[in-house]
Amino acid sequence: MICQIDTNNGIPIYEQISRQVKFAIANGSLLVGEHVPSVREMASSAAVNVNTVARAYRDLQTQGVLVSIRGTGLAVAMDAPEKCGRERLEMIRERLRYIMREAIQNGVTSEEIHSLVRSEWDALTGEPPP
Amino acid sequence: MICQIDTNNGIPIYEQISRQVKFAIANGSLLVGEHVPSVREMASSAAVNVNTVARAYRDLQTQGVLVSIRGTGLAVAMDAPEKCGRERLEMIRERLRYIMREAIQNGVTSEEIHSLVRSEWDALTGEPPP
DNA sequence: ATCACTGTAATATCTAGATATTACAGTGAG
DNA sequence: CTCACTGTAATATCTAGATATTACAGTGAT
Repeated sequence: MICQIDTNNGIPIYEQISRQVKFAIANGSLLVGEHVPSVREMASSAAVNVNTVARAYRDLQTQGVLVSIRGTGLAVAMDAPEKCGRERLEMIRERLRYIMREAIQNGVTSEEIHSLVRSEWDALTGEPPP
Repeated sequence: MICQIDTNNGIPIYEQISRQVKFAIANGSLLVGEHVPSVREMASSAAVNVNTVARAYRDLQTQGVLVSIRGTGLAVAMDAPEKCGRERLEMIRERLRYIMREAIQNGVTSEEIHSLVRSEWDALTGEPPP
């Protein structure tokens, strides 16, 4: 579990961490009951302050994604995978909608959008989409 | 020329203003030689401080999008529309790529992405895409 | 010349986010 | 018990972004 942090994209670091933990859970990279990296370990590997990680973990506890096991750390909650999976899809959908709204307002056509999606997918996967 | 400002999305206000001016130029809402709203007018209509607008306008001058006409204000530069048009498409492409990269990393399939694009387009335009 | 408008700039103040540092209580292994 | 690890928290400090306020020089119309 290693977090990729981008300090220049305007998204708070604690939120990037929180999001990536959720994605890892939705992913199956983190299983139910499994311990998340300790605040110090995560802070070190992400080149970030301990308090910042603590803030992200505190948020994740509030949201019921992580549960505290006193003295040993934080573990993935029972219903976290389902919750994170839903949230992940919703987030992607929301951002897609945001971009497309902006595109439409600026006269980009349906054809252009689909062409962009196709070409970007192609570039990223190396395989043409069906 | 009215700017829609979202103070909670992490993007600096001066950047939102700068971007929306560029989009308006790419759009044809602002024509070459036309004056952009004065800093005070824009600040008032967007419920934002004068300095913030000034910062955006200063950036736009640096990028060659606006030119200063002393004593009267700022006007759209000759080559601004072409420049802004290219930039707009590039921005949409970049953000689309970013989202899709994240989606791919999380096991979202090509089919799901295209389905999302289709349904969101449909929801936004009220018309099914070709 | 006067007046109302331009952009620009300096100042001080506020906030959120992040950092560095230190400290403390709970836990499990030895 | 001791030690090394957990999370948590308080403190002070730094930064970017934004604000409020004031000021100044250039311009055009009257």
